[in-house]
Amino acid sequence: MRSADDDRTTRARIRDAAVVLFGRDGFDATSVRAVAAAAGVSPGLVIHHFGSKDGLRLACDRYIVDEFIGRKGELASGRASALIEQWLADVDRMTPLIDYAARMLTSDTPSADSLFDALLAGTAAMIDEQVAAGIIRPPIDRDVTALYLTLYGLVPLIMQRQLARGLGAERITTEAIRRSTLPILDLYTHGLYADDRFLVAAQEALERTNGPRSDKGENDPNQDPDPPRRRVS
Amino acid sequence: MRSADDDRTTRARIRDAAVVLFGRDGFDATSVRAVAAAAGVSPGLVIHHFGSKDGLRLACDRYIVDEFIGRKGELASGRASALIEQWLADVDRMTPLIDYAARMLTSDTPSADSLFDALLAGTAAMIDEQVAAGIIRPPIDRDVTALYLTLYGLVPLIMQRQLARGLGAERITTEAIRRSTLPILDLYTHGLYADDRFLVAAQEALERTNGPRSDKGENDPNQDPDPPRRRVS
DNA sequence: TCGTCGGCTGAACGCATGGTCAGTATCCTA
DNA sequence: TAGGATACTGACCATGCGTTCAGCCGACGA
Repeated sequence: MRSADDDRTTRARIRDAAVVLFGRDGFDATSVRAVAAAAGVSPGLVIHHFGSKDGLRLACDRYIVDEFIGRKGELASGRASALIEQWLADVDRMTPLIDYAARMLTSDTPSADSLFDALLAGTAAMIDEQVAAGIIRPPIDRDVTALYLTLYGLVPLIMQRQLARGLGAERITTEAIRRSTLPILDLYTHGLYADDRFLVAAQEALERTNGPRSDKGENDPNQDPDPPRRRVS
Repeated sequence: MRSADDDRTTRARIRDAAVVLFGRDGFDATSVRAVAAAAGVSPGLVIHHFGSKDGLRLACDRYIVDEFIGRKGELASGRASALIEQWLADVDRMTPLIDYAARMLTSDTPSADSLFDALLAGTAAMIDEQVAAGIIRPPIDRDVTALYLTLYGLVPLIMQRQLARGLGAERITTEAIRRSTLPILDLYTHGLYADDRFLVAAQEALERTNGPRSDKGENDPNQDPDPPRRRVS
């Protein structure tokens, strides 16, 4: 039902309702009729405005991408996990967008790819800045580091449920974030391991299977790049 | 179509076909008819064996959970990311299971919770062992650390597509893992930051909003249940 | 040689879905 | 004020879905 002071376009209201429902229940589980009802319009009008249910999805995708990397460009230029701050600052408005984005990012669509690429580029830029500023150690492989930092930063969005459960909360709250802050910063500051034995072992293992450039290719598909985990000698 | 030397139960063949299709296309996007066709049986038989499509899903969930934490208990007792090794060792067999598990873990079902809890328990146990062995530094908050390590370990499963894309591959390959090894081990060994300024700043910020017990306004529902932490230098 | 019982088939059913369309109301322009 | 475009409705359609069911088939105990 349209509230009196709702001055959004009908199109925008439909799109917003769709974002909420797609984000909450998923695309497949949400019918055009449900979106129409939530927006207070007839099912036919949804198709009239967006051509098809897929057209509606595309419009939602574009909207989300714009919201995340368009106006809020400054957000994407920081760490991906900086999203969290914005998130908590305006929960009611952000939650549907976050939920939608989380579903989107695990959905194998071009929209997902472009959103992820934008976030990745932001993370990479942030790394460069902070390396130049002496805040971050020069990484071994900048692109791979940026990739994993982006992925790790997105974990709280995509694995919201398990993260909240693990922190003993119903959903991600300020308190949950508080409790996460120090352990994560500790990991990012001192690492996890007590010494570099694994790192050195991996380095040697990689050089062993790689160094001679013996065209290791297919001959040895099972070579293990990881260091031996057991036996700390 | 059933191959001549396929000695699995019909029930098992249906379940295996379902795991493949559910994992590849998702539960909603997979019809009972498609599962039946893939298993070489009639749609009616699927219902006959599993009661309903949801019953089939449940059977698949149970099967996956068993495969991951039942027989392969030793696997779950290592780091969650140790799955990767198994994964690459037997790609054809593991891929459908991995895909299914990845969908499952992001699906808000009790099955997802129990699988995640098992993986989490395994990670926590691993941390305890390796801390006792002096391999891992004693964590600030063991449970939270275990939680994030588990989540981070699952990233390669859940974000398979973006990870592969970021590494310039079609899918996760041995080569992609190789390229990831050192940057990740470097993060886990030396951390990301050049010094502990962020960690200290966060520590102070947390103490500032927490220590004085200042009863900020609304009887403070957000008070921190965590014990005040030891200063990390 | 029966009888029956579980595995199995495939046509059929009821239903919800995405999409169409003829028609009405509302607005904008001239 | 006329007229054309646009917003919007709701009945309708075809399709594909999950599920049902009457009945077939081969195995097996009596």
